[in-house]
Amino acid sequence: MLDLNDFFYFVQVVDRGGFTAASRMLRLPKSTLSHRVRQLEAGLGVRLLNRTSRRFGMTDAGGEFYRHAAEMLQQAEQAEASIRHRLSEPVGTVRLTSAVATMQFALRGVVADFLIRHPKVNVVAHATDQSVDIIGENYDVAVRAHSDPLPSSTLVQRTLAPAPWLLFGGAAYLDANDTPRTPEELRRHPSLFMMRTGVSPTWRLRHSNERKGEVVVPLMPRLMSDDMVGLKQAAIAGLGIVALPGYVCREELRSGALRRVLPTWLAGASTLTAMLPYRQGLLPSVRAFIEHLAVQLPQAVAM
Amino acid sequence: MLDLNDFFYFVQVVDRGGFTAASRMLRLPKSTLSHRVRQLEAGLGVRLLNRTSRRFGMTDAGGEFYRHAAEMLQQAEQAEASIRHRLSEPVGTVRLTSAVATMQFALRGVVADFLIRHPKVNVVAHATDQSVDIIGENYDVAVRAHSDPLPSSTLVQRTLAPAPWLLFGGAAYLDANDTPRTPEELRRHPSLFMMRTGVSPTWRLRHSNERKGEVVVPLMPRLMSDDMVGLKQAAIAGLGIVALPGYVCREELRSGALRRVLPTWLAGASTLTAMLPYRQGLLPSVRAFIEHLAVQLPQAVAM
DNA sequence: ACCTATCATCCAACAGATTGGACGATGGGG
DNA sequence: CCCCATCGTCCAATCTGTTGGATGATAGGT
Repeated sequence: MLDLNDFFYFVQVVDRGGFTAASRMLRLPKSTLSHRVRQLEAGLGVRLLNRTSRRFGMTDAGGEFYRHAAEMLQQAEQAEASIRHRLSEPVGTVRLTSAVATMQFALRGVVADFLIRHPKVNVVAHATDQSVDIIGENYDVAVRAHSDPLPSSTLVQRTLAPAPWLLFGGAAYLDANDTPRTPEELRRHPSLFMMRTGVSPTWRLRHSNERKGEVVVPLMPRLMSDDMVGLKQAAIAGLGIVALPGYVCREELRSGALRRVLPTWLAGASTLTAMLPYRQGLLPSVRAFIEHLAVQLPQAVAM
Repeated sequence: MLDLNDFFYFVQVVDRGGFTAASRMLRLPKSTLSHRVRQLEAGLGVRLLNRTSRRFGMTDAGGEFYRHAAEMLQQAEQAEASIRHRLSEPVGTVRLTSAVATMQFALRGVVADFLIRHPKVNVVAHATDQSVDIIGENYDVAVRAHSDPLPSSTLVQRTLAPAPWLLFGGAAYLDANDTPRTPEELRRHPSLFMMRTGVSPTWRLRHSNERKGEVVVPLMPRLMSDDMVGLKQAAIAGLGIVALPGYVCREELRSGALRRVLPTWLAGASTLTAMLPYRQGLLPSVRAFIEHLAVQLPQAVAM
C-alpha cells in the first residue's frame, strides 16, 4: 500500500526544487524527505526524481505522477477547506428533532427567527412523538420537554428554558361558571387530563412565589388523552379545566379563547432541554442554534 | 498538518459501514482505524462520524468531507495507475543522447527500427559532441563510443557492441596508387588523422585474428581534424588513408566510394556503451530500448 | 427479561518511522 | 585552479504510532 503522505512530500520536493528547500519549507529534516521519496519510488517500482547534488529533475514517469499527485493534493485541500469553512461561520444544515407539540408550540417561532438571523444555515426539523435514536439517525439536536430529570446517557444535555404547566379554562366556560379561587374549588369543575405513562389522574399544584407545600387535587377527568392539542380544544369548547405546559396555550391566551385558572399556582414544573450527540467538535451552525435556543426559548415560552 | 492516509481510512470506514468491517477489508486492527479517524477528527476539529455500537452514520460535515476525500482518492489511484501502466508495457518517451557521429552512423537505423517495433514509445534523440550531464538533463540513455574503459561513475554502464577502427582509402585513390599490403607500406601514403585529446598522431595496428603484437605507424598527417565526416570526405576525395570506426564508413563501403585498406588489420578497438542514470526502477520503455540496442547494434555496426 | 454476540474504545508493550549529525559529491567563486 | 558552500544520502538513537487484548455498551435472540 502506498503512503499518501509521500505524494505530498514528493510534490513539495518538486515544487521547491530540491530536498533542502522543501525541508526548510516543511520544517522537516531532509533525511525524512529523502527517505519518504525513496519509499515512494520503491513502492511504485519507478524512479521519479533524478537527483544529483546540484541539478535536479524529474523522470518522464515522475512528471506524469507529479501532475496527478498535484491534482490529488488540490482535492485534499478542498476537502479540508470545506470543513474549515464550516468551522469559520455557521453554514450547513442543522438537523433537529422534537415531540410534535414541542415543535409546534415552543420551537416554531424560534426556529423561524433563527433561519432569518443565519441565512447560510438550513434546518431540518423532524417532529415525532416516537422515540428517536439521535445518534443513529444523525440528528444534531433533540429538544425534549420533561418534568423529571432525563436519564443520563452518553448524550450531552443543555437546559434551555423552564416550561411550567398551568391551568387553563375556556373563556366562555369561565364566564358562565364560577372561576375557581382556590385549589379546593377546582373539584367542582370538570377536568381534562393529559395522560402520561405512570402518572395517575391528579394535579399537583404549587404556589408560584410562596414556599407552601403542594396541593394534590384528585381528578375524575371528563376527558383523558395523550394529545395536548385535543385537550386544549376541549378546554376552548368549554368542556372543563385543563393543565398544560404554558407555551402550548400561548396563542389562545392572547386571543382570549383561553384564560388562566388560579394564575398564582403552577400545575407542574417541566423543563425544555436540548440533547446533543457529543460535546467536542460542535459545528458553529449547531452551536449557534443551541445558543439561539438558550437565549430565545425562555422568552418564547414565558407566559 | 493532516495525515492524508486518514482520508483513506475514513473513506474505507464509511464505505464498509463500520470500523470492524473496514478492519477486515484492510487487514488492519480496528483499534488503528478508530485511532486514525479520531486523529482526523481532532485535526479538523469536527466530528465526522456518529458512532454507536450498532448504528453508524455521518455528520453533515462528514458527508461533505467524504465526497471530497473520495474524489481525492480517485486521483491518487489515477496517479498510481499511470505509473503501473508504464510498468506493464513500453510506453512513454525515451530520452537519448550521444555524440553526433554516433547518432548519425551507428544509431539512426537502429532507433528507427525501435520506433517501428514499439508504436507507443517516442524517442527524443539529442546529438551533441559537448559533454552532457545525463542526470541533470534527464536523459534515460547516453550512448558513448570509447576506446579506453570509461571512468567509473555513479552511472550504470552496459556494453552494446564492439566498434573497431579500420583503415579506409578512396576507391579512385587506391586504384591510382599501390594499395598497401603491410603496415610498413602505409608510410608511403598520405594520412588523414582523427584528432583526439591526449592521442599522438600514430596508428596502432593489430592483426585481426593472430595474436601478434601491435605495429605502431608514426604519421605525418596531411589533415588532422576532430570531425569524422570531414576526414571521411577527404578520404573519398583521395587525399589519403584514414582510420575511422567501421560503422562511420559503412555506406561508402557498400557504394564503393571507400575501400578497406589492410582489411586483416584493426586500427583500434572501441566499444559502444550505453550509460544509464540508475539501475533500479528502469521503465519497460527504457529497458526495451536498451535491449533493442544490445541486440541490433552489433549487427548494425558490423562490417 | 435475561443472555449473548457484536461493536467501538481504551491501554500498555512493541515496532517501525523520524531525526539530526556525519559523509561524499558537486559546482561556483576567488 | 583550488577551496568552500551546498546538496543528497547514510546511519544509529530516539520517539511516535501501531498492535492485540481487555473493557463497556448495545441490540437482538430465546
